[in-house]
Order: sequence, then C-alpha cells, then structure tokens
Amino acid sequence: MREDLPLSTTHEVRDRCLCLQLQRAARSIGRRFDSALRPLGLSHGQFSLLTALNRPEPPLLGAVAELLALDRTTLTANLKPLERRGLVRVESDAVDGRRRRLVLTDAGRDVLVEALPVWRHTHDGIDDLLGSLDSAALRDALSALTWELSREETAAVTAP
Amino acid sequence: MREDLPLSTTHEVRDRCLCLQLQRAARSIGRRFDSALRPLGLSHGQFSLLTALNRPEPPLLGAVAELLALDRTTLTANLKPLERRGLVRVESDAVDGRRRRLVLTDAGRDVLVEALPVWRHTHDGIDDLLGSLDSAALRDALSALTWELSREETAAVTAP
DNA sequence: CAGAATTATGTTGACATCAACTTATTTCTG
DNA sequence: CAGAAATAAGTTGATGTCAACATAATTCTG
Repeated sequence: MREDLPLSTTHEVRDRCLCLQLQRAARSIGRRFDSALRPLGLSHGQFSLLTALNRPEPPLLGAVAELLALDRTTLTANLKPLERRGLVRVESDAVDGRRRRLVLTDAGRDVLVEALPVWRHTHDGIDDLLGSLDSAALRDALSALTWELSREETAAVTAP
Repeated sequence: MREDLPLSTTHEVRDRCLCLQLQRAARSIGRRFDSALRPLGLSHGQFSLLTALNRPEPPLLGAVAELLALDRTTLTANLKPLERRGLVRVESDAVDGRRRRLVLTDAGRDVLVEALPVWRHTHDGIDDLLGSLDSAALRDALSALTWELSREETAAVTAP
C-alpha cells in the first residue's frame, strides 16, 4: 500500500459514499423486479415508463424524462423497443411541432394490466424484507434527494 | 382512461415504488459525480471500482462483483476501458487458475489520488444539500436493503 | 415581419447492465 | 486416479445511460 492511498481510504469511500450505496441498492432491487417481470417481457425500467404514460392526456417526452429523472436522449432510446412491440407510439404535438407526445397503446395497457399484480406482489415482498426499516421514510428521503439534485442542476443552467 | 387502469394506478406506482425512487436517485447522484469527475476522465462507477481495488492483496473478480452488487459479466465489461488506459490489470491467480485478480496499477493509483479530493468535495456538497435529512441513516438503510436482497438471491440459488 | 434567441427533440459514440450460454479449472466420488 | 459435479470466468446480444453535437420549430425583438 502506498502512503498516499492507505486501506483506510478504501474503507472511507465504501462506508461513506451515498452514490455507491445508491447504485448498489438500485442494481439489486432492479434485478429483483426484472426477474419478477420477465415472464411479461418487461424490465423494471419499462414497467415504470409504461406506468408513467397511463394518463388522460399522453404526456410530453420532456415531462416524462423529468419525472423519471432520466436524460431525454436515454428516454428516446428506451422507447425504441417498446415502439417495436407496439406498446407505445410517439406522435408530434398538434399545437407545437417540436413536442412529442408519448402514447400508451391498447396493447401497452394490456401488458400493464398484467404487470400490476406482479409489481404489487414483488413490492409487498420487499416491504416484508425490510421489516422494521421504514420503507416509506426511505422512499421520501430518496425523493427529496432527487428533488434537491435536480433543483441544483436547473439552477446551474439557469444561473446568470 | 380504461376502467381497469385508472389514473390512481399511475399515482400508486409513482408514490409507492421503491424501485423507481431508487433508480431516480441513483441516476441523479450518478450524474452529479460523473460531472465532478469528468476532468479526470472517470465516471462514478469507475471511481468506485478503482477504489475497491485499492487493497494490500489484489481482490478476486467475483469478490469485487459482490461488493459492488454488480453482475460478474458487467464487471468484466467495466474493466475493459480501465485496462485499455492502463489503470487496471487482470491476472490469473497463482493458486487457482480459474480465479482472476484485479490489480490496481501505479497509474491507477495516481488517478485515484487525484480523484479522492474531488469525491470528498462533491460528497460534502451533497451532505449540505440534504440538510436536515440524515444522510448516514439513508446510507445504512440502503446498505441493509442491498444486503437483504442479496441474501435472498443466494438463498434462492442454494435452496435444496 | 425578418433574423436572433430559445426550446424540444434527434443522432452518434462510448460505456454500463444483465441473462443465457459456453469454456476452463478445480474438487469430489467411487 | 478417472469421470462427474461444482466453481469461476468469458462471450454474445439486447437494452439502458449519458454527453456532445446537430436539427427543427417556436418565440422574441427591433
């Protein structure tokens, strides 16, 4: 070990880094939902995306990207497999030609109706797993963190 | 809206799904660290990986994958760009020919030494951002969640 | 109202992620 | 000790992720 990189540094990052802990937890829980949803041919991300599109008015691409805290270009990419399967349709907005509306098709709704009980069951299992841990508090903390980070991002761009 | 897919379902998922909240938070914080580490040519994942390799004995591939809660094949892929840059070397284990040891090179240590203050500074900023929110408690909850999920995974495979 | 600034999105290239399948070694069993 | 079982990794193909750059449409300004 070099003097400027003691083992304690490794432990410092492992024990303190919220980013690392978040990536680990996100990957672990993502795999869990992927596995549960596999019979339906959906990944956890696809499930979240389809759910986000179930609204009275088909939402705008940018709005969905923001809701999912996802890069717009990533969302464009994620739509491709769903479009191919006919679960989603992308349309130009009637009023503003730049905008794209993400339309959940009837086939998309059918898949979603099948997926929902799977999601509920899987989530119940995770809540059980967490036991004494307050999963609602955890969710709220994550939501707050995402919100604060996105606020700063916007501020950085908007700053004079 | 269809009767079997009311808007309330969309809100149920948005408000309850721990998986969605985790992915959102992980993406947001990941972008933040990516941006901070960009001058060094490192992503947040590469930083975590290099840090994990800073040990007296070069760790085994499988052990690192488990530590990062990462699929083994993903880790193999992630090593490629770091190997190309000469920051990491993969060696066969002397004792067991199946095993691979992940060696952090001197160049890798140099980059890590540069990256550490950037990581500390970025993390301080996030702790400030969280304010009243207990970031240590959040980390511990995430760690516990990852642990429980991985425990179940192992059990499922090992089951008689 | 014409050109500039802004806004919303698309394209490309590099890397990240995982499942399913395959290969190489080691260990276990008879 | 030879074949079977188990273990550790590699390979392939599909998808997810983002930054940098480019395009198209709208709005703003003089």
